[in-house]
Amino acid sequence: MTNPYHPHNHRHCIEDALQEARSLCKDKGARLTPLREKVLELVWQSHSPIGAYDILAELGRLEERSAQPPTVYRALDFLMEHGLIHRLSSLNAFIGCSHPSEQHNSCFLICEKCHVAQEIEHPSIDASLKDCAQSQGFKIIDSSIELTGLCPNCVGANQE
Amino acid sequence: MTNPYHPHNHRHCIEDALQEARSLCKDKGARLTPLREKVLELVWQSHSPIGAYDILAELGRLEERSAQPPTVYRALDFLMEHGLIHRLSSLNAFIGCSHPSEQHNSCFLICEKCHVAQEIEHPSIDASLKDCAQSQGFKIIDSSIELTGLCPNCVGANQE
DNA sequence: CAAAATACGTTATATTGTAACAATTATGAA
DNA sequence: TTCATAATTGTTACAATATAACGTATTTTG
Ligand SMILES: [Zn+2]
Ligand SMILES: [Zn+2]
Ligand SMILES: [Zn+2]
Ligand SMILES: [Zn+2]
Repeated sequence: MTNPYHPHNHRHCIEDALQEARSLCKDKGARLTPLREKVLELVWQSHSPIGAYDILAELGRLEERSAQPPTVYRALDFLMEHGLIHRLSSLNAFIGCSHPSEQHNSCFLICEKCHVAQEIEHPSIDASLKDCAQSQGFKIIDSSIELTGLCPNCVGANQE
Repeated sequence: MTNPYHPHNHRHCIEDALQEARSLCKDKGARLTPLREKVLELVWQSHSPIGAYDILAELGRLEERSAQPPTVYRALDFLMEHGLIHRLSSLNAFIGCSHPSEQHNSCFLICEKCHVAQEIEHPSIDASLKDCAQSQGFKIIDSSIELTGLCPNCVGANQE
C-alpha cells in the first residue's frame, strides 16, 4: 500500500481504487454508475478529505450543467454504503477507503498541517475498544475514531 | 460516579457538575458567567448529547428576549476550552464532561436507542492509540472517539 | 476614575445536509 | 420487443448547523 506521506504517482492510487471499486460492485451487483464513479474519483483526487460542496464545485467545473447537492450526497451515500469511502465527522468531509474489500472499523490519523488523512488498522485498538465496550455491556454497531495531530512529514517541520 | 443507565436523582449530577465547574474556573481564573453556567446546566439536563439549537430554544423558553446563535456557541466554546463539556462530532451535539478536572482523551459510547452517551476511560485504549500513532511517527494533538451502538439497557430490549 | 480587556447583543450570512417530487434511465417479465 | 417496474438522477426548495463582523455593555486593572 502506498504511503500517502511520501511523494508517489498518485494516478496509481486513483486507478487502483477505481479498479477495485468496479470489481467489488460487480461482485455485489451494485451499480457503479458514471456519476458515482466520477464522485469516487474526485474523492480520491488526494489523500486529504474533501467536502461534499468541494466535490460539487469540481463537478461543476467539469460538466456544463452544474449538479445540485442531492446529486452529490446520493453518490456519497452509495459509496459509503458499499464501503468505498468513509466520512470523517470531525471534518464534515469524505475520504477514499484504503481497503474496501476487507470488513473493518476505520481509524484515521489526520494531519492538521498538510491535511493528509491516513487510515490505519491496528488490531490492538479494535481489541481494546471491544474489550472496554464489552465490560460495560455495550454492543458496538459503528465507530468513528479520528485522531488529529501532526503527521511524520510535518511533525519535524518548523511552524512558519 | 453515577451510572447514567440506571435511574438516579439527576439533580445531583447537575449540582455536582456545576459545583465542580465553579471550583475549576475559580482555580484557573476563568469567568464562569451566569450565561455560561446556564448553558452548562442545560447541557447537563440529561445524559444525552444536546444540540446547540436545542440549547438556544431552552434559553428562549426561559428568558423573555431570546438569545441568538453566537451567544450559545460562544458559551459552548468557553465550556469546551475549559474541558467542562465535549462536542460529539458524529452527532453535532454537546455533552457534559464526567471528569473535567483530569486531563484525558474523551471516548464515548453512544446508544442509538435511548441516546445516552457514556464517557468511558480505559487506559488500554489510550495506550493502544498512542502506540499505534507512535509507530507511524504521528503526534496526536486531539482525538475524537465515538462508538455508536446499544447500551446495556437497550441491548436486551426487543426492537418495537 | 480612565483605559483596556473581556463578554454579550445583534444582524447578516456561510456551510452542510435533506425533503419532496418530477424526469429519466435501466431492468426484467410477458 | 414492449410494457411495467424499479432504480437513478434532476430540480426546487428548505432545514440544520455554525460563523463573521461590528456595536454595546460589563469587568478588570492601573
Ligand atoms: Zn496517492
Ligand atoms: Zn502532515
Ligand atoms: Zn444523571
Ligand atoms: Zn440505550
